[in-house]
Amino acid sequence: MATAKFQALRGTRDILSPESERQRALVNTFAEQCHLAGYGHIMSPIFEDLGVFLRVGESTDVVTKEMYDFEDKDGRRIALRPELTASVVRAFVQHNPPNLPWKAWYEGPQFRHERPQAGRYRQFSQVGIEVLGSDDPHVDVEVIALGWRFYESLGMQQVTLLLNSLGDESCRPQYFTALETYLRDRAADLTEAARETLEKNPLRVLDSKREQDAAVIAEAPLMVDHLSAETAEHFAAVRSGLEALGIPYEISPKLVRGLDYYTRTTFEFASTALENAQNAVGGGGRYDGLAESLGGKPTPGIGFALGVDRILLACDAEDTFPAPSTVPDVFVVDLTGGGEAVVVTDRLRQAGISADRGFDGRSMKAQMKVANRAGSPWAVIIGENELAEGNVTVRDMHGETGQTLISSADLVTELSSRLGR
RNA sequence: GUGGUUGUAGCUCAGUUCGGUAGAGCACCGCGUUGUGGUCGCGGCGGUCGCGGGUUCAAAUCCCGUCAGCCACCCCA
Repeated sequence: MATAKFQALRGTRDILSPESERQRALVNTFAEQCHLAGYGHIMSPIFEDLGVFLRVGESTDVVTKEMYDFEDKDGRRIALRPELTASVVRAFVQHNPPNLPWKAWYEGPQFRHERPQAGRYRQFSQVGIEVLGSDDPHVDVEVIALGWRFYESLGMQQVTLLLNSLGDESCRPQYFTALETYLRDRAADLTEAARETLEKNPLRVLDSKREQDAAVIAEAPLMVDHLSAETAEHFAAVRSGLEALGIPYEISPKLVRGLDYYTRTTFEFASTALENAQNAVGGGGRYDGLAESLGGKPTPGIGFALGVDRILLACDAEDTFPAPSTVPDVFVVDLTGGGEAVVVTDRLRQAGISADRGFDGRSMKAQMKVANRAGSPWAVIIGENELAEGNVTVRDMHGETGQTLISSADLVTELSSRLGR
């Protein structure tokens, strides 16, 4: 191995063609669906004041352990965004848009200092949407449905929608007390790790995958059994909306999610095609208090984020959504030194016909090999004879048509018709 | 952050047990007569064995460290 002096840092990677084209196609598909549903595109900064993310939750790993934060040259505390909801809500509060609900979609890289493994990177990419200014359960349904339909449009079939309600101020405090009391009573039966979690956020104890904690968790009181009348009604409306759309879901009473700002509706999309532990391909929920905590007016909000890298892994596992073709329409073989191909490829590209060519004055045989490898259906051959007569040879690389000599002036029209355009 | 596992040509891997200065397939390049790819045949390029240090007359093979991938936990997309 030619010893490379540098390599991409741990948890980061170069995404080369055609995988990069595939990722772009995924984002385009998502953008199209958002556009159809009336969402506008938001591009927010990749770094923000650290405080924006501290509001996300003092007890979360994302904030306490995993943040890429630093002091800039002006002495300000800066963080590379570990998620986008906080950024989008910050932008909402800052610009105070007049027409509510305000609906936005986004895509881009995010950063978390975690130990990487398949489907988990330190720089990863998400697409997502946020809706601010309405707590209508129909908004919840629209948001969840948009995610669900997106997976469908990629051809994914092995996705499970997990649904839960985390309640709100009207019922959550009472539930928290009940849960905490229960867990403290049973603390002796919990692992030490779980007891530590209990001190920080009792709710998250429910999320433990440790076998020793399973018995205690199985009997724990559940939020869904403690919802206030109003919250229960909201949750029921969300469910019936999903049923009206024929979107299957599973009530998952122990679905907690990692960010403290969630209230009421929470959900997660899990791929059953992924065998590793990182099977969550998307998640989201309501965050009715977040805008206020970032200095805005009390404004309800809901959104989701879908993991681009994990979705593509799941697509691999389901053998769907392949990378788009990068095959040029035409490959130009120039035997006269290469200068004529400069002119011909330029003409073709201006006419909207994708064209690649051989370089370095290689032999015809070598250029034909490259043309074959490129996979182009048509080759244009320019030899001394053609050049002298103002002609080019068009060769069928796949079919039985063989090759024909045409006037160079007719090349664009000839190829357009052969390509069916 | 914790524990485990792996790291040899562009790619997939053999060689590591019992130390003696590197192999295969694919890919790539060239040739198989005059300007023609895909099949086939022949030839060729390519690795200081992740990196650094140690033990040894001698290390891809043993020891230590480090970097990176993978797996589980943690957490999450």
